[in-house]
Amino acid sequence: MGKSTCFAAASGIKRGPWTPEEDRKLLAFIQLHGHGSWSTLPQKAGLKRCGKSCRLRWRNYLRPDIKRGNFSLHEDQTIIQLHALLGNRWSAIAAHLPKRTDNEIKNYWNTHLKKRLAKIGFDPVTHKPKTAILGSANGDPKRLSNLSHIAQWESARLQAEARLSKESKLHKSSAHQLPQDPTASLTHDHLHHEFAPLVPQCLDILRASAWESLISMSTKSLSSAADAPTNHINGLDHVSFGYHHDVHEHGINIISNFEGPTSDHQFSGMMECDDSRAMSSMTTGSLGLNELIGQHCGNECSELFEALQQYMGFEVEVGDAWTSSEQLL
DNA sequence: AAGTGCGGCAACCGCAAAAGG
DNA sequence: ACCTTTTGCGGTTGCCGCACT
Repeated sequence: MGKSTCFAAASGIKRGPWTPEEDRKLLAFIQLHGHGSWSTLPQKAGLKRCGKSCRLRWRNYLRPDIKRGNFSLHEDQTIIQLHALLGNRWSAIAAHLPKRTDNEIKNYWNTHLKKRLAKIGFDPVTHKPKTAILGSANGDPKRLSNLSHIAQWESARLQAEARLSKESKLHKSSAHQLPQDPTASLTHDHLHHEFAPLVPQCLDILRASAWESLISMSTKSLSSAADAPTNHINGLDHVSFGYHHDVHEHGINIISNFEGPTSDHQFSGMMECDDSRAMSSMTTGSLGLNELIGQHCGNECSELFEALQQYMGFEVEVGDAWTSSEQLL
């Protein structure tokens, strides 16, 4: 467009709020003929508006598949999480919130969520705690522990970004080699691409990455505890901790394996999380994960798990030591 | 009751990328 | 390859309604 062909020039072109009559005309025309070329639509539809204005009105207001009204808690969390990952890429964020427009999300962020984050001490741009908080840690173990959680989260976020970028490149290069066989094209990736707005792929990546960091940290804690000569973790001379995660359309399955010197310390866990956020469970062989971590690592790992889960919006039902995480906001 | 300030949101603006000739 | 047109996007503006004085 370069210089605006519609807002700048044009005498006789109406601007400002749309009247119900104009809405009716635009809606009727599009329902009958589709929008076609926006630049010629106003004339055909009998509107004294520019095409750009018509397009905007349709996209942000008249489209039948638009949900209006209050944002749910889950939508709030999704926006915050995606904003941490994507920044002000409103259209990309909107792609993960069915029936919400980028404009609506942008407005909602600027008028509500940004303020809420600021209120609880987070910089809404970086999603990091305000410098005042950082500066005041001063060796306080509790605060330093919180900072460690934050750093861990940031690491997870950066990993997710890198992975997202990598996946995107792979996706582009593989798009050139799509099979010609129409049935063969119905792969998971293809579906992901084809129905992107319905499948919050980057959330999966985000979550997977966070869990990856989480598991990795707990492994380190276990190992460091095991290495410390005066602090054998309840007599464990050897521990190993492995996991496998499987990202799918509805969330992520995590299967973890912890191996101690005896079979008593073996367990496997499975966790499923979906985007309706609530479902989460873990089963173990002989020990609950929370018991295991709590028993051998102290509270620090539990805090890490809890902090991450709060941030990710998961709800946990893993026994007594962990209570259901309240939502961030 | 009138004036003022503020928040929320629809609409505008201008730039960049994509598409078309 | 280049130019023009169209579309998409994100930042910003300005109107409207509500709360407060």
